[in-house]
Amino acid sequence: MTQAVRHDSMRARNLGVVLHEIRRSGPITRAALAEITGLTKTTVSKMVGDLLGGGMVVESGALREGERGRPGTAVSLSGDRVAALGLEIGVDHLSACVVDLTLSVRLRRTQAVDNRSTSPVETLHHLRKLAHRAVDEARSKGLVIAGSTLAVPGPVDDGLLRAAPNLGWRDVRVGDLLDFPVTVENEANLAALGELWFGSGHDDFLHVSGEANIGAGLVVGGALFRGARGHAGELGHVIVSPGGPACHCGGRGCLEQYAGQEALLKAADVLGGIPELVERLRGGETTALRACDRAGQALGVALTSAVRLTDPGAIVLGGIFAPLFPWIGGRTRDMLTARLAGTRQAVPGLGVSRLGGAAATLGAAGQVIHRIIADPGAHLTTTRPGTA
Amino acid sequence: MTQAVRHDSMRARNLGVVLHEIRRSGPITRAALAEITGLTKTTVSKMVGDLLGGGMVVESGALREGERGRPGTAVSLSGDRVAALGLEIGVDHLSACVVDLTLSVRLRRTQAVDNRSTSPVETLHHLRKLAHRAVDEARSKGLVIAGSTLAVPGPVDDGLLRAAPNLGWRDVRVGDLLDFPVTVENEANLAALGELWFGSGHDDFLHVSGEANIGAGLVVGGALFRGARGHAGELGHVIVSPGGPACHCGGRGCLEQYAGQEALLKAADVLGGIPELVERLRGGETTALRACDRAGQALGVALTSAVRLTDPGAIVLGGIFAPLFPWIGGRTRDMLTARLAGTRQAVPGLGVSRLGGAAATLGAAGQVIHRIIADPGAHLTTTRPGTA
DNA sequence: ATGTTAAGTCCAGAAGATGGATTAAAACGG
DNA sequence: CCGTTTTAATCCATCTTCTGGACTTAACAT
Repeated sequence: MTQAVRHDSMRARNLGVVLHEIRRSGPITRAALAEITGLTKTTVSKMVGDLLGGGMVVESGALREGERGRPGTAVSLSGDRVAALGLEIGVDHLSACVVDLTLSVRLRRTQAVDNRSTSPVETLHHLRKLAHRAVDEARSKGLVIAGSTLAVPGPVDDGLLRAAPNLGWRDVRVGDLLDFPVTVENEANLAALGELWFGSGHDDFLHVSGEANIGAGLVVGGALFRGARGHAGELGHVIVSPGGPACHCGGRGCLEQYAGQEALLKAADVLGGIPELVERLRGGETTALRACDRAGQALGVALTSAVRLTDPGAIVLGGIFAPLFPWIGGRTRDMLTARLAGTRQAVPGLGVSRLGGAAATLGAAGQVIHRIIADPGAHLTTTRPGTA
Repeated sequence: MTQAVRHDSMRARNLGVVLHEIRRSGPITRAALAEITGLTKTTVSKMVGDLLGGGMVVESGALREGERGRPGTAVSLSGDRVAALGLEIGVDHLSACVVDLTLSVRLRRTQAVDNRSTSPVETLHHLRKLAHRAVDEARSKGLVIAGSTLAVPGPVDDGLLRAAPNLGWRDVRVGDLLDFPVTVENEANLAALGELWFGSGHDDFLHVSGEANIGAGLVVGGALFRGARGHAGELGHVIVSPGGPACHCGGRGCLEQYAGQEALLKAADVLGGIPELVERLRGGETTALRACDRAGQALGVALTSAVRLTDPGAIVLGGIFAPLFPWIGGRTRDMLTARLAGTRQAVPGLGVSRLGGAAATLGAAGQVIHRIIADPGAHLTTTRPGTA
């Protein structure tokens, strides 16, 4: 429900509005901030003062544009103090990254671990060590880690990883196995948010994160759409052909049976991984090309349904679909264009994510930063209790 | 963007919070309101006073539950003053309804008009007369119409009806043809909202409004999901079978080709309308039964995809699917259950709307009421300018 | 030099929420 | 049956936060 605005929450909210605007509009003077937010110069000045004190923004010198009057001193986000830790448990790797308030990636560590063969306790032991190393290194750069988020390959309910079929995990309360507070979230969702904050700059798009299974994250107006129970975006089990091959989900003809990593490699008759498939595609091998054609068509059908239902502004392909795009994208785009042409609905652009495998980890760190920017007051009071 | 909270908007917002809570928690004392909203008793008292003055709530006598102390005087929404007008242009009818603040339907008028054969100007002339009669009648009951919304059978962009294929209309600025301010909105969306406010009481569901074309409205957390451009919910053109019959949208095998009104009647070999089809189904006619089987299966396939993508809490069938439910629902439910069984995703309940054809008109009026409750301050100042 | 313009700060004041004291109305208990 | 307890609602002084105009500062124009 909409919460009541108390006096202090009004301040917190406005502080967030100001900081958000500083982020959005780059170096900007207090006067311009006042104009944009609708607050008075007085109020903005006081808030900027607090943010300066908390090390969240810096004055970046006079800003003059040949105008007549006194030049304003611009303020912008500071990347020197506040930072966030993003973590990811993948099927065959662990990774961590540290991102500062300006969303600059300050450090990144990846470690190959085959998590299919290890228990949650063991995996999380490795992750803990990785995280500690990252935090120490960030600290040596003068950064303070304000929080962390962990990306996991499966649906999450309130901190509980419900099922990660590719890890063989079920109902693991992942956060409790670490010795620092962490938010746990679905990898597909975080990859979409990674694309939002570190990617092409769209505000409305459907991000397809084809890893071992095909997930999708829908971003509308800069916010993630989660559905009623948080399980939205299961693009992999959208039905492409109702009479198609049986799927482990109980259905038949799910997208995953045509364009999932496993199905694709099998159809292409490739025993290795995606890199080998790409190799063969480059070599023009017919079986491989035909498998990608089929996958591209199936993806087009599934995305057509997705567009009808969710009306995304654009479509961004990530995960395995990024390297395969040259051999898949054409079919997919043709399918979409043909099937959406007859209505007034605009055909969303189809593109590739440039983030590669880092999308989810970046999204995880970005989520922490995003929360701080939305409510800087909380961060100011928790980190500087004696300064009020 | 999140807007800055100025001093006056804080008051407006809290007034909305209080009124919302009065609506949600029925007759409730000021003390309980203070506890729930987190505001102080003083603040709540003052606000309730203003709302009483504006005729939006009434004191409904002492509320005593055998407790020890002084009994509180409960306040609840008043249905005696503020009301809203809901309008609808259908393919073969116009309708209007008046709903008061308590969401009680105070009056309803429907008029059969074949809008396929008339121009927008002509149709809206009829609608205007219908609306005026409704407003007059409401006024004679002491009600004040605070606003109106109009449901139209097609996608709307910012007041512009983009296309209504079943009316043969295109790019009509509907609101300008009436002599009172009106919000224009897609019929499928409003039907979903009608179901939300006047229906079964769910807060998360997908409402399927099968009229001439099949639309769907997704409600999540009590709010309508519109997608990036407001065209989400086109369930009728979700692909059921990629090689199926061609559809006017440019695709093949869209749901509408199996379960749309036209396709269904044709497959059942019925020349009349849905009532005749129901008649034949009751008589056990094989062609009709088989057509419904096929439609039910197709609907199940499309809904499976929709569930995967949007994770609705429940599914509510409205429009033509309500009367046909006994012959369609079983197949649809089987399909959903079978195809969702293998994952942890809960199977959403499948039910029928009890609102019949009135859903969209009710939703239209409800939207106005909902806005007033969210921001009663605006209404109080516009209707009682001298009382501040 | 002097005027003009705009940025940023200062300060009195208004709007609105807060918290404790007070009054009001019921139930309980001897 | 009357005092005690308990809770509701209001009153009032206070506090917080934003507001709006006055003031100071810094650059450019003439």
